[in-house]
Amino acid sequence: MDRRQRRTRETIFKAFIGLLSKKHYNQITVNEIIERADIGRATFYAHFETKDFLLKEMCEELFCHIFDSIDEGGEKHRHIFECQAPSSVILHLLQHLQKNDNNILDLLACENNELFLGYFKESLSALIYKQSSVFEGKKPSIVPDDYWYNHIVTTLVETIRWWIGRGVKESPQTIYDYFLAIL
Amino acid sequence: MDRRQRRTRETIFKAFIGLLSKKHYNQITVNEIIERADIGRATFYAHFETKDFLLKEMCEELFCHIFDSIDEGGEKHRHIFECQAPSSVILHLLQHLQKNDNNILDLLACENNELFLGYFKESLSALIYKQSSVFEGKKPSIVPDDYWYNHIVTTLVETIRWWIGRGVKESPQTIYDYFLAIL
DNA sequence: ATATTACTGAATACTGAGTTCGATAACTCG
DNA sequence: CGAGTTATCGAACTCAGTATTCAGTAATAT
Repeated sequence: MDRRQRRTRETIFKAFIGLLSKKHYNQITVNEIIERADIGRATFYAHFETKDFLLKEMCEELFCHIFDSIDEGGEKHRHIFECQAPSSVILHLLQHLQKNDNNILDLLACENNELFLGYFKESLSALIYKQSSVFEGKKPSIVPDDYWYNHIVTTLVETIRWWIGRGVKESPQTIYDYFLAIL
Repeated sequence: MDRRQRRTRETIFKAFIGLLSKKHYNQITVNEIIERADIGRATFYAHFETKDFLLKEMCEELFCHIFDSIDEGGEKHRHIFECQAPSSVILHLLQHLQKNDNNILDLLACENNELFLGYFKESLSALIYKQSSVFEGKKPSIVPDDYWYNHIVTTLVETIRWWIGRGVKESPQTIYDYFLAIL
């Protein structure tokens, strides 16, 4: 890909993330984005069909970067497993979040946008599915499987939001312990 | 209040609810609302400053109708307690939801709007607070109070959403049992 | 060195929000 | 019932933001 294209794309993402951490998605205009990114109007639309697509593509890049490669022996970036390989992938995810790669924290922190959260939840869902064996023993016998499954994902998302919402003070291990404790 | 005002207000609410159950809040235009409600443009703005206020006021009416009066011996509508007074207020709420008063179900069902959910959660929060003693014994000792509290509210909201999302097939008692089981 | 491709920026059409106002109909209260 | 008030109507208007177009210019690849 052309270097200019990459640069512009990155610049737009950066400007967008910066704005997202300050105001609600709905209140961000394309004008603000292109002004902050300091690019021409036509350029923006050459990259992204609409503002919604911008968010979508950004989320995909962000989450793909963190979550992907969990599947079968991927080559490229298995980075989530490469580090000191803690027993739990979830714990590892928490450690990544704490480092605030790509300002994901800023995005998750504020009320901001259900859209972003939706993508996040989707990715987490896949992650939990892979880890389902960990929680098998905790499931109360009377509740249906999909209810239980949904509960785990929701609880993880809300746990992370709670953690971030009060400044990421606790260690990933502590948060992971909380998470396991209430399940 | 003038009968005309009441009628118009109701008509707007109905049109709005109808649209909300079909499309996302952000995608609903004032034009659609007034067309569906079959009222003049100026009339809409005579009632509601903006679309956001419409949502806000609608939620207030809806939830006030169900949740309010929990406080000290209110006079007017203590209806949530008047019926056959089940041991749990939450169970009672579930029974009310099942009846689908004012089409609340339609609103909670679809992905729709985090705004509506936000108001719902707020109201539930107050409800849970009043019932906190019920869950006291279940709290794992290591987790902080506010984390635990947040978890109960979130779980209740998500339980209701799960219930509605698959057609409100189970009885309120069953749902309440599920809810208690996973906590 | 040249052909290709991306960026610029200004002009433009379009959509939806919210306002204004005079005319008309519906309501309230004495 | 009648006078005065208030709600509604509908069309025209301003304003802001979206999305497109296009000719000119700069960066890039090979």
